[in-house]
Amino acid sequence: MPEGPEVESVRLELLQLTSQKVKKITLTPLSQKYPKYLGKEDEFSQFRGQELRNIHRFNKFLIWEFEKKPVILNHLGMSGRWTIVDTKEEISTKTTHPKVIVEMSKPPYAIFDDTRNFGQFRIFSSMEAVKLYPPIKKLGIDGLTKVFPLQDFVERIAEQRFQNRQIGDLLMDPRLVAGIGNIYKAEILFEAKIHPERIISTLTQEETVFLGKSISKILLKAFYDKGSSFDARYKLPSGEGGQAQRWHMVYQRIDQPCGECGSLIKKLIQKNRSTYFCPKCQH
DNA sequence: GAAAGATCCTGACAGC
DNA sequence: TGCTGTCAGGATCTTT
Repeated sequence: MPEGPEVESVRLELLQLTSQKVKKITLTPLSQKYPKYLGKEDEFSQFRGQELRNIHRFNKFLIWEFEKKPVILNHLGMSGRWTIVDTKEEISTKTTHPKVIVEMSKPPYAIFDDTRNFGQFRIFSSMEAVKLYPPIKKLGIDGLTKVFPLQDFVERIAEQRFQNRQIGDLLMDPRLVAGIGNIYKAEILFEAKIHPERIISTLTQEETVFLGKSISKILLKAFYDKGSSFDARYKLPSGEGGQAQRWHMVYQRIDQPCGECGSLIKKLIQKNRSTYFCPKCQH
């Protein structure tokens, strides 16, 4: 499942496409019935001949920037995956639900494969327009920043609007910290030794600071391991998988012994999402 | 405006 | 073997 570290790892591999000109961007017939794939053939034709300048990441969104104004917003959803192939023939053998085909002036091709159709691929008039898009405009701190702004985090989490939230729920809210999904939420709370149902207003200053440090530590560690691959669903464009799942302490480890105290890992449902935790280590 | 809950969607897996 | 039900989860929409 692509969270911040996975999306950033994908972005770095896709950067190999930059400095090339676009030959063609095609939304396949498979994408047509899903409203988050917006744009007709003639709209994507405006990118022909344009150089791909950069690919940015805001939270889990990828923004493709070209030499002229329109940009493309892309979200991997829960099963979206970019695959780099050298020949058109490989599209059918290496993908199962291809939604978008990006052809550059020379191979390789980049194919966006989205099994569960939660992904997004649409045109925005400009980078400024993307920054005004509410899910991006309202983003909080980027959790993958190399020097995590701890003081900013402490001030933000103290805002009145967050005080009655449960920490397991709030960590998934990108208005506080962007880039955290369900997997790393559980790992961050284990690292910080905080129970997922703790109410924000009950956190001590010391716990809040340690939580901020834990967010940064877990997200960067996951990024350096290129994310978590539990199965074939998350892979990098090169086909390589991530390695972060090797050090998970609680996620999907229900009824297995805690690596620190030996107690059995428990699961609870919070806002319709599974949360894993150690009942002894986390308070 | 904020919070909570529902919805989208398909593949994997468990249970019968 | 084959069918049915459950689960997974990020963003977004609807309801409260």
